[in-house]
Amino acid sequence: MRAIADMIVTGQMLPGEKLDEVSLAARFEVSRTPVREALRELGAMGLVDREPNRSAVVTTVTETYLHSMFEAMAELEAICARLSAERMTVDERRTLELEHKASMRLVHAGAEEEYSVHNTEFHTRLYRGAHNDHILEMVTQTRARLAPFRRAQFRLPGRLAKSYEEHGRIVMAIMRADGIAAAQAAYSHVEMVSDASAVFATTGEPSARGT
Amino acid sequence: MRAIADMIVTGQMLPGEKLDEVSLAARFEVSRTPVREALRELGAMGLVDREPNRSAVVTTVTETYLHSMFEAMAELEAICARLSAERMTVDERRTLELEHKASMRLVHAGAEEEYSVHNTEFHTRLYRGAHNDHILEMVTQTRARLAPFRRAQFRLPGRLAKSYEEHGRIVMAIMRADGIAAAQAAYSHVEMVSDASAVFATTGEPSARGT
DNA sequence: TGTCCGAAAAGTGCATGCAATTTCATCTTA
DNA sequence: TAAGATGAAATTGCATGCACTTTTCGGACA
Repeated sequence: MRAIADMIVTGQMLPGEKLDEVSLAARFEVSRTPVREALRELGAMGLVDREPNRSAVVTTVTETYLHSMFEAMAELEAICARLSAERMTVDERRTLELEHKASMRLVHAGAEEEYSVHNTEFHTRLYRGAHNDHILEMVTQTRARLAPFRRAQFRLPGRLAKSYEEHGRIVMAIMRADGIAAAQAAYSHVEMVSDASAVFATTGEPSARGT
Repeated sequence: MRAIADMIVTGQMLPGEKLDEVSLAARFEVSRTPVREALRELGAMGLVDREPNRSAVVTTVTETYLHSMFEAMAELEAICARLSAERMTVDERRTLELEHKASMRLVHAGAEEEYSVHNTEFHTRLYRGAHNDHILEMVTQTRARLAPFRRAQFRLPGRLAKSYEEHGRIVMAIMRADGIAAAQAAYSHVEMVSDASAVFATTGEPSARGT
């Protein structure tokens, strides 16, 4: 299950590609049963589309739906940032700031991979800081579905430094418990990522990439 | 699958209750396989909790998690109201207002059931008016998970009129394209529903209700 | 009497087989 | 040549069986 999800999220499977049960079963050397169950789960998560008596296909994200996900992401991150500014404990605030400052090293070194890991942690800290488990779930799931479209964002020249600067704005707002400012900073940060990712979201029509 | 989901959403299955595959299979006169797959799906949707080699159980919603869902609901509805104020077409606005005014009749008649249907439609219109499919999905799913806790909200005396009045505030803000006001009105509306529902959310410890 | 241990019962995880549906290639016909 | 019909191959949906894990219940022992 995790393995199939990863194949989709990491982009090894392209949108529109068929996921037939026997091939997957052979691939992972299990029977069809666990594969079927995994596909059901992925269907419920929105990663694959399923229709009765039809093979599951990797969900084709239309341009407009992709846009709606990025917009939703921006709204959710804004909420998390606002609530974090209002609710984070002293410990959470301190850690957020420390980790942020520590990441400056990665920016100077141009360590894209490592910064990407740090970036994920940074955002996760924001989600947790909101102290709302349901929002945490929604934002996590949305993030997972956006992952394939955001993969190479830090390859764009100057993106690392820009990201760091935007994170800084969010951190500052949270430190002074300014929810409004934190929300605004987070919203525009995601907008930037959205724009940066749009460059890579030129996957064309899914049918053209089919098996 | 739908049948099992309904049993949970309509409250025939209480939180913490075990859903063992053989019983369910016998109940619906199918084999374990489709039951298993349905349970996986419900698990992904958050309606049941699953652990390896353990029976699925109806998700126990803790007090704090329930609160987090209502808070998330308020945030989501606020977003939808704001976006609706900004984006609804003339037609959508007109329909929203007309349907709202038509529902006054139900309030005066004290038609709880009918008003409940109207209420669902009203909110759905708001979700659609935001013109964002992903937010629509999230809010729909959250609403489904809250359904068991909101069932009897209109039984509280005076709740119908209050709901109508709050809807009116949202409609007015949307008609003048005032996103901020619409968001505020929607947020406090859901807060009211949350309070009203809290009365019914006294389901006690789940283990006490087990099979 | 209470606790610990072990065996039986119950339940889940997965493999396999068969029926039903879809898909695809080939042949027919206008 | 193109469109439609037809049958075989491929694929999904579901049932069943077996291995392994968890749970339960009875008895031994302190």
